[in-house]
Amino acid sequence: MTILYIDMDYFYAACEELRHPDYKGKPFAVGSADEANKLKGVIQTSNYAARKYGIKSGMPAAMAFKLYPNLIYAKADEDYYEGISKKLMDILKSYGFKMQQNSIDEAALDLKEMPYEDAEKLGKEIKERIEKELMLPSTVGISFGPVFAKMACDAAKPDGLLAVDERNIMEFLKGKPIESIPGIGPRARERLEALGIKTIDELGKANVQTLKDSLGIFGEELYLLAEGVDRSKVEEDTKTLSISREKTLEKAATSFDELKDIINEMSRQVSEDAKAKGLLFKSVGIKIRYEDFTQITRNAGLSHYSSSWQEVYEIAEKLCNANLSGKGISKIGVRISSFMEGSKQKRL
DNA sequence: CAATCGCTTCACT
DNA sequence: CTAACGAGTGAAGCGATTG
Repeated sequence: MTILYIDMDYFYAACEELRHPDYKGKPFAVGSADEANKLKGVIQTSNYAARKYGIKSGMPAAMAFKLYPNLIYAKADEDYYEGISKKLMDILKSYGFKMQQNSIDEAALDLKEMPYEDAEKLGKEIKERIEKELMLPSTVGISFGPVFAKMACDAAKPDGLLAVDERNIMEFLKGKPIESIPGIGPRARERLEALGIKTIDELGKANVQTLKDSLGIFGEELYLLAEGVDRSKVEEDTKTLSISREKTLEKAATSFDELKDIINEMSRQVSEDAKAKGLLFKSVGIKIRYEDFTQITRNAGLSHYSSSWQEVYEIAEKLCNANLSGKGISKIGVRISSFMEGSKQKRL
């Protein structure tokens, strides 16, 4: 099995550089909050000029501005990136291989038994096409499994191409920190460190049962990866499981009245997204974060599949009203799920 | 007892 | 180097419920 993994370099920031060429080369970051509240949000992506100063994804924007006060900032414009993503995916699909899109800017192609030499040639070709047609940089990883292909891709960033085959996988994994394995975030890392595991080599020497006890089935998967075994597969039709919108409020709310405009808007947005994807939903939920940062989610199933935003709004209202404790609400979210494929509808 | 539901946790960007 | 910080989106995991 030969898997080609492609991931765009600093995607959101690169998209912004397309329409703001003057940002290029200067420290620049895309964040979650709008310009006026930029210090309250987090950094979603930064360009490499900003990374030199230690500014990276997930970092609080306030920290980023401390590191580099003249940082150029823009709020994430998901619709714009989505449009570029669609063109990217069309390019990738055009080769006719089984493909799994993993995020707005990442996908894996199953090249079956293609020899690595040919895969590398194809990878270069794809990179060049993206560069030419979208004017964006990307990185390609090639390996015998999707996880290793992604890791090769990560290691080759930016603007790189790296192939790792069965013969050099152990060498490739050696000494790498555990969080370089996709799916290991702060929590899993903490748990592994509690077992004295910091690197992939150490993971490979660990006791499988201990890993299972700490991380469940994922623990076993990790052990195999550390041994150079990648059992994952490219799955073409990954279905949407939920669509949501959430927003941190300017000032905490204590009554539904203060929430109704934003819930109205989010109800329209999620049902519009569902419509665009040709999905009918059978479940509506809300998320509330109170001022003390505790968070709850509440869900209500419908008796039928729906596409109506009014229905989303009505149920969200009910769920909200049932959860107005005295505490102020600092974030509110709306979500729909339990989808069924309906008729696809285009909207203008 | 498996499928589904509701909710929380986690990993990204 | 790590932790703290703290927005938005979506999937995974898990215990409870139900047919």
